[in-house]
Amino acid sequence: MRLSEGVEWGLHCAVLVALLPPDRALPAGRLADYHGVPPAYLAKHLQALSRAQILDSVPGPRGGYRLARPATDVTVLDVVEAIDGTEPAFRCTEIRRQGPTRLATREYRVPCSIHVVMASAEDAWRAELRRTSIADLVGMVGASAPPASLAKGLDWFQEVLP
Amino acid sequence: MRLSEGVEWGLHCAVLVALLPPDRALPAGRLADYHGVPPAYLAKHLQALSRAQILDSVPGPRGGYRLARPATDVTVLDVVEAIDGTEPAFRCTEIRRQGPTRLATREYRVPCSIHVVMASAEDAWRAELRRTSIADLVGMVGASAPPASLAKGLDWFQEVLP
DNA sequence: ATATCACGGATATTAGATATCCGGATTATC
DNA sequence: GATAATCCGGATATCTAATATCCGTGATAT
Ligand code: FES
Ligand code: FES
Repeated sequence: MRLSEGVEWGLHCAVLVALLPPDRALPAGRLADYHGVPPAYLAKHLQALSRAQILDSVPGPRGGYRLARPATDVTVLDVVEAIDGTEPAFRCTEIRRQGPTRLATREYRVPCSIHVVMASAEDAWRAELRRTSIADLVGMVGASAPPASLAKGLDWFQEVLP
Repeated sequence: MRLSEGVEWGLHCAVLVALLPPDRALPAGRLADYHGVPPAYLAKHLQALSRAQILDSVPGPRGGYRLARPATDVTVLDVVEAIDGTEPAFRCTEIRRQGPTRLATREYRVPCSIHVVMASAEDAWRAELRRTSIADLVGMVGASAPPASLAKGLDWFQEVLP
């Protein structure tokens, strides 16, 4: 069971754009530079975040991406689902209805308890991801990077923002 | 993010062998018949369950698979991890160390908070799966199949057990 | 007018999941 | 002891999803 590699990228990008000066945007190319990932592929994930209304996209010079909402209103789950999708990890194929002991369809109103357990585990996973917002991540001591790196990051904004 | 299809198979097989008469075993071929899945591929998953000491394998005539431990001691998580592996779904590539603001390695003693959040969500998922045992699944009303199907299942044992 | 940027479709590449087959080892039964 | 049933693991084939790139189009600040 693996999440898309883009989830790590998307979360780090969300934290970075949350630190932007007000009303500025960061182009996809700069975000790729900053994180050392393939620009064309990162662009795809950023478009997904834009479609999910997590990021705002601004075309043209001085354009790029910025947060579409206050960082307090964007949860980690929002970002994960925007990139990885909302399909459940456990795929129930109703295997219980196969084979020699199969019954009529109406007998299967009660959901399979295996299915129920797997679904509740995924609910717990999602609940945990919903507990943390991008703002929380930015506010954490050390956040996604040591304080010294954050300082460097702010310097870097001066360099790359036209 | 998807779990192997074999997880559903493995859990249903575990429930079925938990219902076997004492000291009997069910061959892989019968388990495949019962669930309507490809025999050769199910066999692979059963071997994984055997390696994980969740099932006992008995070679020869009247052989097959049975639970290696009391059903109360086998959790859903045990089965899931035996089949799907224990690799975390979220793969942190330490992306924070890339790019223009990279610092010396010693600066990264504090773990990335994004990584921490993702890991705790997976812990919550595992904790939920650990709460339910195969015995619990068997004992649930309806279990993985309606009661009428369980009755048919017991009849079916008479047919297929030599 | 021009340069910068997002967007989405088409496409290539790679890795992993799914699936099958077979030869060798084990053991109950006759 | 011969036979048949069964598990085991390796080799291999196939299919699907993830990863990755490219390019034409449209928007917009300067
Ligand atoms: S039938 Fe799908 S999990 Fe039981
Ligand atoms: S560096 Fe991997 S999640 Fe932050």
